[in-house]
Amino acid sequence: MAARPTMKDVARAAGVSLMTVSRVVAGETGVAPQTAARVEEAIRALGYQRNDIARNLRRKAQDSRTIGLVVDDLANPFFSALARSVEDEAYRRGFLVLVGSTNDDPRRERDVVSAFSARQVDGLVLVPTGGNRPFFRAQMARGVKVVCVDRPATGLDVDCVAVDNRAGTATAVRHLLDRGHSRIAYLGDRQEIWTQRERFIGYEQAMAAAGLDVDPALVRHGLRGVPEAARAIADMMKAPDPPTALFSGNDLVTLGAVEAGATRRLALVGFDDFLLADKLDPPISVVSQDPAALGRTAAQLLFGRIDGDDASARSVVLATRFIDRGSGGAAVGPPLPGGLVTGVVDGVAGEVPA
Amino acid sequence: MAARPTMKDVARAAGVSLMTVSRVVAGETGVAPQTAARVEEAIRALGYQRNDIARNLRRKAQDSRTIGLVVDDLANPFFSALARSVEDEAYRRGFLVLVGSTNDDPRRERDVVSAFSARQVDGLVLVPTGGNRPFFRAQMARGVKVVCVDRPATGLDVDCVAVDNRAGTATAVRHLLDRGHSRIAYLGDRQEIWTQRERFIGYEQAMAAAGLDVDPALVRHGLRGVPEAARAIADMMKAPDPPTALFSGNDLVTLGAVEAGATRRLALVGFDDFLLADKLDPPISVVSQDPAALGRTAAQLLFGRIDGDDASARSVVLATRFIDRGSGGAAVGPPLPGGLVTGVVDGVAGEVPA
DNA sequence: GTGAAAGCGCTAACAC
DNA sequence: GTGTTAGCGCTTTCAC
Repeated sequence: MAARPTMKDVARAAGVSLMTVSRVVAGETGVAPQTAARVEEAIRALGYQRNDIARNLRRKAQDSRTIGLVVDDLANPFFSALARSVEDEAYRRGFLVLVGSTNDDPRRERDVVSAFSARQVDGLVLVPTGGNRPFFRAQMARGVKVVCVDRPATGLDVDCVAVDNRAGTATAVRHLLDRGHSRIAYLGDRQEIWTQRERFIGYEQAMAAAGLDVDPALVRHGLRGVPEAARAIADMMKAPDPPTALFSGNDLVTLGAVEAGATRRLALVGFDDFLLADKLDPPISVVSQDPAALGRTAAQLLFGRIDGDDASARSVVLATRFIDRGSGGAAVGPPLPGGLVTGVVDGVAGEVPA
Repeated sequence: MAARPTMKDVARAAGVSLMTVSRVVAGETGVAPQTAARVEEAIRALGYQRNDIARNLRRKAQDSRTIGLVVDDLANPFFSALARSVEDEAYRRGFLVLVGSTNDDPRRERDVVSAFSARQVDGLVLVPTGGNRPFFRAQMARGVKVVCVDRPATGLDVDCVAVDNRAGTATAVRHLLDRGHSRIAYLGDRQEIWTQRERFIGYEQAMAAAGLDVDPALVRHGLRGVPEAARAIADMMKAPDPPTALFSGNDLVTLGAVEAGATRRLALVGFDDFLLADKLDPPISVVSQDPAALGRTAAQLLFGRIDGDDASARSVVLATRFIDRGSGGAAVGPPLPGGLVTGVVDGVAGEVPA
C-alpha cells in the first residue's frame, strides 16, 4: 500500500538528477556506465516502474498506445474470438486494449466510447449498436481513429470490415429452394442491426429470384437469445400451414431451432458456424464467417490509420463459406465430417471503395 | 485530425480563467449560471472533452479508475463469460477494463501485467499462468490490488475465487464407479495448471477410495486443444486393454473425446459444461461451474480491496454441479432435457481463510 | 555526460 | 464567484 516511487525518489537514492534517471529508464545512450549502474541499482532497490501515463502526457508523439474495443457482448463466442484477434494484433505492436460491451444499447455504447476517448485512446475498433447516432464525429474530430467491424455505423464515413451477408444468405436459401422447399421461414434478431437487415434482404432476393412470395406468417424479427428464438420457432411449427424449411439469421436463433427440436422436422440452414454443429443429429448446415479474420483485419486497418494512413474510408468484404452438413435436406451422399467445405465461397474477399 | 482542445482553449473562447472551466466541467457548484452557460457554449463549439488522464495525474485520490483483466485466452468461452461479468461489475462502478490474454505463457503474462501496472491500474483480476513466479509482489507493493480467479497464483498471498475441483471431480469419478466401471481413464491439460492438478488428485482420491489402483496407461496430461485431445483418446482406445470409461479434465478435452467418437464407445464425464452438451448423442454428463459467477465474485472482491478493505487474503470457493445427462452409463430413466441438475452440489459455496 | 528550467493538461489550495 | 499559484510525474530543450 506504499505510494509508488517516482523518478525523483530514484534520483535522490542514486544521488543523480531526475533527468539522468529519465535517460536510463528510457534506455538512452550518453549516460556513463557507472552512473547508469547506480541508477539501475536504485530502481531495483525501490521497485521503481515508470508511470507511462505521466510519460505520455509530455511526450512529443501524443499517443497513448492504447486502443478501445467495443463489441455487442464479449461473452458471445463470435465477439470473443474477434476480440482475441484484435488483442493479439495490439500486443504485437505494444498497444493495450480497453474493452467494453454495449449490449446493443446505444446509451451504454455512448458511455463506453466517451470514457475511452477521455482516456485518450488512439483508436477504436467498434461493433456499432443498432440505433446508432453519429456522436462519433466529435471523437474523430479529436483525432480518434475508428474502424467498424461486423457492421457499419450509419451516417459515419469510416473504415468497415464485414462479410457479404446478402450473398451468404442467398446461397443458403437457394440451397433450400434447390431441395424443393418453397415454404421457407426466416427468423432473425432485431432489424435495427445491419447484419440482420442485410440477411433478410438476401432471403427476400433469393425467394424473389425463385418466383416465390414471402409469407409474412413465416417471418419473425427481433429474436434476442436462444429461449426467445426457441419459443418463436415452436409457435411457428404449431401454426396452420407451417414452413417446411427454415433460415436462421444468427447462431443464437439456430441454437433456438435446435432447442425447439425443429431440426428433426424441418430443413434448416443458419448464419454463423458454431462449435459441435457437425456433431448434432442432423448436422447443421451453415453460412460460416471467420470472426478472428474480421478482428485481425479491422485491427490492421486501425493501426494503419494510427500510423498516418489518411486515404478515404474503405470497406473490406471478407468471404463467407457455405458448409453443407445435411440439415438442409437430402444431401448428395452422406454428410461429410468436421468443418469441411462442401459448398461454394460467396462474397469474394476484396475491397471496395466506401 | 485537429489537436484535441484543452481547458485553456475553452477558457480563452469563453473569456474566463481555466479554473472556471475546470469547475464547470467537474460540475462543481459556485459558478454563476451565466458564466457556466458561456463555458458550456464554448465547450460545445470546440467539441471539448476533458482529458481524464491528465486529471487523474493531479487528483488527490490517485486512482485511475481502471482495472486490468488477465486471462488465459479471451477467445475461450469460459474466459469470455468470466470477462463479461468482470466488465459488467466495472461498468457499474464507472471503471474501465484493460484486457489481455496470456496463452498460458508466463512471459506474455509478465509483459501484460507490467504494462497494465505502468498504466496505473488500480487492480488486477488475474488467471495466473501455470509456471508462475511471484513478480507480482513488486506490483502489489506499488498498491495494485490483485485477485486471482479460476486458480491461485503459487507463492502469492492474495484473494482467490475458484471452485472445489477435487470434490467436483471425485463426484464425477464416483458416478462412473457406481456404474460398475473400474478401468477409468483420466485425460487433462498441463499439470502446471492448478485446476488440472486438483482434478487429477480428485480422480486419484476417488479411485483410491474405491480400492482401485490407477493404471498409468490410462492417464494423459498436457493435452492442449481439441485435436491433440482427440488423438490421445483415439490412441488410448486402440491400445490393448483399453478403458471402459473416461474422465476429461476440461471442456476442450471433452470436445476431443466427442470428436474421436469416444462417447459412443465409452462412458464419459467431463469437467466444465458447454453449449449443446445436452443435444449430443449421448448427451454428455458434466461437472459444471459458473464462469460468470467466478468473474463477478472476483470483481466484487477486487473492488472491495480498492475501496480499502485490507483484511487478510481470503479464498472463496464456489459450488460445482454434477449434471447427469446419461453419458456416464446406464442412467436411471431417460436422460433429462436441458441443463437440469440431477445430481448433487459439491463444494458448498462459502468462504475459508486463506 | 549531466543538469536546470519549462511545461504537457489538469486539480488543490488559497487568495481576493 | 473567480482567479492565481503550485505541482502531479514525466519529457523536452538547452545550457554547461
